[in-house]
Amino acid sequence: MTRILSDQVKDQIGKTTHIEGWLHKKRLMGGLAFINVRDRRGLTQVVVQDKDEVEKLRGLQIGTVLKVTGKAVEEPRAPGGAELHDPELTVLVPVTDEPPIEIDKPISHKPEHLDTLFEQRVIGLRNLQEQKIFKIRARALQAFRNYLTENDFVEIQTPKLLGAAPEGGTEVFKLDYFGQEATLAQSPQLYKQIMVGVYERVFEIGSVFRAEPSATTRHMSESMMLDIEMGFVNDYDEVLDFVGGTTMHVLKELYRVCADDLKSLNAPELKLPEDGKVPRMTVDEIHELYTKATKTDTTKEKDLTPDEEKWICEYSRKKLGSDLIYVRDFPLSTHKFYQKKNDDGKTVLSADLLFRGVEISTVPLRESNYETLVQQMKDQGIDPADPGFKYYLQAFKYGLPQHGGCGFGIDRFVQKTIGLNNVKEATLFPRDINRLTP
RNA sequence: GGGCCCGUGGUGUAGCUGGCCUAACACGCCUCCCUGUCACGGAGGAGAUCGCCGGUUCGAAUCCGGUCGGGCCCGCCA
Repeated sequence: MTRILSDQVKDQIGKTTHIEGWLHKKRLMGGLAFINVRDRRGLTQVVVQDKDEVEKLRGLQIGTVLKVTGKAVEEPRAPGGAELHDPELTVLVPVTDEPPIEIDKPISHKPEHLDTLFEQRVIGLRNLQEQKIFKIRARALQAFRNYLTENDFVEIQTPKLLGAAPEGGTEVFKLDYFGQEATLAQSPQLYKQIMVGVYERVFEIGSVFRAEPSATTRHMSESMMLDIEMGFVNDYDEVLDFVGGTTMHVLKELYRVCADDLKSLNAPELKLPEDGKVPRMTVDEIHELYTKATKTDTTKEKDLTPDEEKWICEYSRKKLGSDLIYVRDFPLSTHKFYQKKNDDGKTVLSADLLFRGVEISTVPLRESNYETLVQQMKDQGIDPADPGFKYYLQAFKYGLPQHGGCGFGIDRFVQKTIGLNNVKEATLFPRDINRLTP
């Protein structure tokens, strides 16, 4: 007799069958007991009448691993319309310690409870609501992979252990590498550009490490990025169109495939532009609108303030019917050496993709001309001969077409898709300035 | 790094203008009762020196200082 899963009980009516899983809940009512057994598909209700069988559970806690052999019975009063009767219970792994938190009802995600949420993550993730979050995350990654692969992108993996950070680098984690200093990659930026010279179109899903001491609801020291890079693009807009189109495709897919889970997690209704094009506004336009609307002058800010990001997203949802909006044409003061400058000499050809209040992606066109790139490095105090850059530059010296792409924050994307308050809630085992375990 | 806030059984809270606190309530746990529960119900019980250190006071969960831990916002953010 092979093991069946919780959602198959209803297909076994009248037959004796067996399930295996974790004791999820017990309700003892004298001569009758109901227990719920959890497996990878969900819960099965088991009705136990035999006192000796009920007695087997004495002293055993939620989490006990059980095998239950019983008769599948159609029962409208049971969740799912079917349940197991006259069971024989076998305790596969007894659990006698009381769980540190209760998992049979939704776990609090209030900010003041997040520490408990993460401290008890090992057990808490068994909660059905928590499971939904990470199933949605898995679906999102699957949807990105499928879409990009269908569009002729090759998935790559680049090293996360890098040499010492060159001058001009930002905060990185340093570690000992057989006696020399190494750093953890805070972006696959240079490698994915190199790989454009090989496959034209590449993407990578992987961890990045940031050592900035940020303590906010949108930062972690380790996060999951989707990096996309595509060669032979005609212009900036082509890159924006592709990344915007990919994001909309994945969102639609998620809202279709995970409709029930998103609903039960109270995810916001999805609003995407009817013409299939993510709306675009310049940084200056947003500063002006925001300053006018809130009487707070931001026209001297180079980037959008966090409050502006929230504000323009609300504006976009209400006025433009879109949960996604591009903020484009950043001032030169934000320029990174590998980004292409606009011909007007005032802005950078880079846009931020905002989603429900936060930046989820930066989408620039790259500088692909070797001489210009070397000059831009020098302008920013970077030595092109540094080992950290010399190999990168080879890709340009030996032919790299005009290209662009994005770094796309998966954690934030999942967070905002579901409507969670903190990016860490969308991460299995978050890492931040105060947390390195579990 | 700056500002503001929080810290009470396993979990979530009340108490916190000092003494009725010998610390209360809900969930969970243990014992007993209960044959259709699904936040089951009922009776009883165990479990906290109130983050830690020091101070003020006749007296501190409560006031003060320090310290540790946590949260939120800002800054930072290839």
